[in-house]
Amino acid sequence: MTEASDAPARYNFRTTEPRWQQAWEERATFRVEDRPQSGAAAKPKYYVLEMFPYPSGRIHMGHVRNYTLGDVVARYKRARGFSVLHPMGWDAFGLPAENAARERKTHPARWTYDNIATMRDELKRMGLSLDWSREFATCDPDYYHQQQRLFLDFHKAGLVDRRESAVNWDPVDHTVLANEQVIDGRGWRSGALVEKRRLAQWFLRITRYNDDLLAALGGLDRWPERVRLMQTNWIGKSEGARVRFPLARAEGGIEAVEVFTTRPDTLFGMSFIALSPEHPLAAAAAAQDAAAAAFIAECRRMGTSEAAIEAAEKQGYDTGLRVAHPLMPGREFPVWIANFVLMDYGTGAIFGCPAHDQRDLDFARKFGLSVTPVVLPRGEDKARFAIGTEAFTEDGTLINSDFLDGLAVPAAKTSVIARLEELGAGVGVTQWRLRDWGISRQRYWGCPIPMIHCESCGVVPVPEKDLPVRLPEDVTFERPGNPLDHHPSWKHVACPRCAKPARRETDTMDTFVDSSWYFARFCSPRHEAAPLDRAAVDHWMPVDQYIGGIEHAILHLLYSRFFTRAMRDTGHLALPSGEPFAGLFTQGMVCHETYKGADGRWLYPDEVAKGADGSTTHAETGEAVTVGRSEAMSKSKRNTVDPGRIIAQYGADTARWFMLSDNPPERDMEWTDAGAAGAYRFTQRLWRMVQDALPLLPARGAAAPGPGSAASAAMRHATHRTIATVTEALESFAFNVAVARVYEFANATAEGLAAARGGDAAAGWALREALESLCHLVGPAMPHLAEELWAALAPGEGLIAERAWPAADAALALADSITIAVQVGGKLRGTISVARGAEAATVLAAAEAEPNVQRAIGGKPIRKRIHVPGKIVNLIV
RNA sequence: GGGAGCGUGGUGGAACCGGUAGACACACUGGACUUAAAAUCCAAGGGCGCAAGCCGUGCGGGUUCGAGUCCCGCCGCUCCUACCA
Repeated sequence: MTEASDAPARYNFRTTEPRWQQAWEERATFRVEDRPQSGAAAKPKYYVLEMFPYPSGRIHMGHVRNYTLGDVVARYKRARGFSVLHPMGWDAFGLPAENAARERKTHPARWTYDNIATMRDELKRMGLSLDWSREFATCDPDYYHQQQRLFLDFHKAGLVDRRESAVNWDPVDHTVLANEQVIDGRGWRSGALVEKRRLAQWFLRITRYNDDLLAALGGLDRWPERVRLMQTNWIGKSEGARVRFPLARAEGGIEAVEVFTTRPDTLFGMSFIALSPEHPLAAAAAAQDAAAAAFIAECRRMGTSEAAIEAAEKQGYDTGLRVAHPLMPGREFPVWIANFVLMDYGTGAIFGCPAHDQRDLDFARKFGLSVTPVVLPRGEDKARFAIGTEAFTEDGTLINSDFLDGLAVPAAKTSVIARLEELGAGVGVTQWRLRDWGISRQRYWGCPIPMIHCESCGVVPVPEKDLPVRLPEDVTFERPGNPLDHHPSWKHVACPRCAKPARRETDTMDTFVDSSWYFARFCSPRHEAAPLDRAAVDHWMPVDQYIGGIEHAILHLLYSRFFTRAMRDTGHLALPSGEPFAGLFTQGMVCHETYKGADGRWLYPDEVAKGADGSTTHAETGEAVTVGRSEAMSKSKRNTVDPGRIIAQYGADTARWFMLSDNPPERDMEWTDAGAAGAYRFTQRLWRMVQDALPLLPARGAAAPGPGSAASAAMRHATHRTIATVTEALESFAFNVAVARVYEFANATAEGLAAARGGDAAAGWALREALESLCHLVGPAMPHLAEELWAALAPGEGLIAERAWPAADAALALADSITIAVQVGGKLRGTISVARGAEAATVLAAAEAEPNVQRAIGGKPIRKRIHVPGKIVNLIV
């Protein structure tokens, strides 16, 4: 045992963590240049980015997890010799600031920048390897100035459109919502039922990139499969035909109905036409028919209610109108109005072929409409084939279909489209689900759209010299609606073209615009001449590793993919792939148990006391508490844990270590206080181990003493094997596995320490190598502790954050002897230890000699010997 | 309805390309140290069995010398999405 020293017996993170944070800052360790460097500074680039936070007030555990994961990647890649860009900023426009303004009478800017200051402090306490010199907020005039420039460039390139359209109007927030922001008919923020209104709106023409946005998903091999799938579905490409059915008799001036179908091959199996209740022809019919009008009114009433959609009862009304069939002269079919036909997909009308579409079949059976099979399943007899309650939707052979008879479905599609085009009755088309992106928001706290409306000149862009269009500061939030519109003077300007009085656009941009290019701006955040500095953005983009929540799988990521294409096509960057994020990782949520008091109120974890007997009670009142399942931390369920408190109690390294240790990062994790306490004990253990080892270690860089010992060989083997396995785990995002390997290594190091204490000089030498390696291996996860230990082991040798990752010696990483499992008849009967690379005969002999194996063989003859070198022996008797 | 993911000890989870299932951690238990507690250290632990052994990765089959891993058929849970023609 070493003598009791004066050194403090415990690691003090409270003084240590700020000290190293200061050291990194003073040395600008994480600073990188905008433009590529030459000479010694020229390293390969690596851009790590986590989704930037909305400055809501305080950071939460989701942020801690997100930024810990990113920081591990950033620090690891830096150690691997990359020049790492790792910036941070604020997604700072948005409605909550206006709500706060209304509730607390603070200006949105004041509220936002105060929150940013608080959250910046909290993030800095986490010890993240960020280049803070690049920080910006999207509400900075410098940023939205550049965004207005981009908008005008997009406008010039024909990527911006203003048109009247039916919009989703949120009656609570008094704003328009994108389709993506309407969830189950309700506003994504307010939860209010969304109304349809017609308004002039600004659109970004994302649909121009339909094909590329879809096709390029195939090349994103470092994206999660399910995100690509979600985007594929969202873009929603379907190929088919538009077919025109002339009405037997015009109604309200309408002479024909056009439908979109993906199954033009089944046209000969037609039974009816179904119109959306919102279809113009439905309205025309209703004008003549009170019952039709009543049916439409009923659909509209049902339409919005979620329960009705869930019930999904198919309703229809026969208008009495008839259409002719372009391919079947003389035949006529009824025109129905049906509640399940959507006006905003395809043409708002369908043709029904019940035999080969389940929904059409349900409808036909309910209303007694004809069912004619036109596709015969393979191996079926035409005479006997009939449709019961199940439609046949697969490939087969066409029947009852004139010139299509005998063809398979794909060939029939091609053939029928050709015929329709010949007759002028239809045309082959590709239909997309994706719409243009409506970005107009009737809000104050967003980027002003730099346009001016003039009575005589129409819509005029704000000239470059007048940018930025700044938000006025003197606004009030008393009235509902848009404060920019209420402002007494802001919107009144002279027309840039004719100088007559004109009116500013008072809409601001959807905040998703702000986050669609921030990652590119980070490459040259202070560039003033243009939104992006080409030399910088072409060097750093794309983002090599993007990390964030799955909740942005569609909107943010799709909009960003559109923006990089639009920026490329307007000359702002090169980016041949068009893809902003080469690698994407979506982390799971942070969960916690939920607690309910006797009165049914949710309780914070702090309010709950757990007894030694497993009982759960209220910490103050002692009343019984019901423990609910673990769910994602949320304010409403009060199952939140404040990261600030955890960091104050245990330190940032502990919080970071626990975040990584418990489960795979893509899965939801459970935050437990016991787990955090366990991580804290480990930080103390590592520190203590180094303190205990210091007096036993040879000088740094000393040559290995003479012949090794068994203990030193074991120690060195553990060191090099751990370097190899931790490296591998970090490369594959298996951070929990990396943590487990470090724990194993710590256990092995404790044995090395015991040997060194026993006077084994070789073990002492190996122990130094082990501890120095350990500093590197835990560095990405526990950067402060790593620096502290490194400074103790190698005083005056700089920062671990600036040193290269250790290399594993492959020969040492392999063990000299290996344990082989011996099975008899496939059942494990014993293990033997053999030298690595031993001859098969030697191994088999040893296996058969093992006593337990002998007993299992029981003298029976061995029929077959299976030997997998280095793994297993299986003897069949 | 459609799609994706997941089912392994008390808990979170390991397990390369089919080769010793349960690494590592948390919790619990016993012991040491202490006046005591905390901290720390040591030890044991999938289930059944005194033991040899048997059974064990949601359930049922299959392939294989050998299956958590591959194939077929079910069950359960979670998330996403939805009258998309």
